[in-house]
Amino acid sequence: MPRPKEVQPTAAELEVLKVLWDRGPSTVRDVMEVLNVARPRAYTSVMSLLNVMADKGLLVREPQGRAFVYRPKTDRDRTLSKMVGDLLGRAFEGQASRLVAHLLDQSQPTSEELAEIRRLIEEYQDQRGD
Amino acid sequence: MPRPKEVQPTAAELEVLKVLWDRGPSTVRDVMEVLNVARPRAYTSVMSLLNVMADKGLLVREPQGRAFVYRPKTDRDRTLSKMVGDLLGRAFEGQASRLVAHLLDQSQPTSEELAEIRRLIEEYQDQRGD
DNA sequence: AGATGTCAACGGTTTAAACCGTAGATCATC
DNA sequence: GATGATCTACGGTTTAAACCGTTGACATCT
Repeated sequence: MPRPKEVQPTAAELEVLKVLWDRGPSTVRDVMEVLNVARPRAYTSVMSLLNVMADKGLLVREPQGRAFVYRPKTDRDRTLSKMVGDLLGRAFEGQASRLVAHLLDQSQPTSEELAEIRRLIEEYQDQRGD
Repeated sequence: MPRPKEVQPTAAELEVLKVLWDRGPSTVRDVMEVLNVARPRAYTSVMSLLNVMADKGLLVREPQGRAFVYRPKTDRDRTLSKMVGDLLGRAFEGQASRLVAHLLDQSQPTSEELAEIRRLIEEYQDQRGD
């Protein structure tokens, strides 16, 4: 069996998605210009990436004028949640608390971050009626 | 440029690491037997995987009797923290609270899980003198 | 000693990912 | 109508990942 198809967006794909989430529907050139701030790539490289992503169903491709515009099939929140869920399942057997333990250990959150995290948890708990 | 070397352990590699963390130093056959409960693989497939991981520095390989035993170079906690840190950086620009928001959304934790999460945060906060 | 089994070594296959160059169509402008 | 710019389409390269078969060394059992 060969290398398995990547379930989650790869690093390069995630960068593309971020651009499209931030900017809205964009052409190859639009995306290329943003990506090239971090690291230069050829126009055709970005085009290939976008087309592969469209083939996979990550993006929707539609003609506009004489170019194509690409937009994410799935919104940011849903995509990021899936990525977190994937890590949670693969590495932590679904136990959220274990993930949080490593998150605290790793990210060394500021007091403000910590307060925000606590707020989120309370919010979630309230809203759930817990 | 070709596909970049995976920084974090791949899905298959993580399964191997879990076996070794659970069982301690093991031979190819040991690992194969555990992995094959979930899904059958040939002996040589597992051997290749282990040797590639050893070449990458994920595992240490040492002779024992006439076989080799393999053990993880890095312990479970450090490895999982790095994986969380990687996702945090790649997808959330380092903001832990955003990751937590998606974790709650995705994992639908039980009351017990939630309580445990709160406990971890308090513990972290106390220990930090916050 | 001969048969059996286990293991490492080696080489090989297939597919996905990431990247790029060139050719040809199309459009605006001079 | 020629020039130049822009974009798609097509084909190709390189590397990593995941997997497997075969061979030969060596040990064990009979």
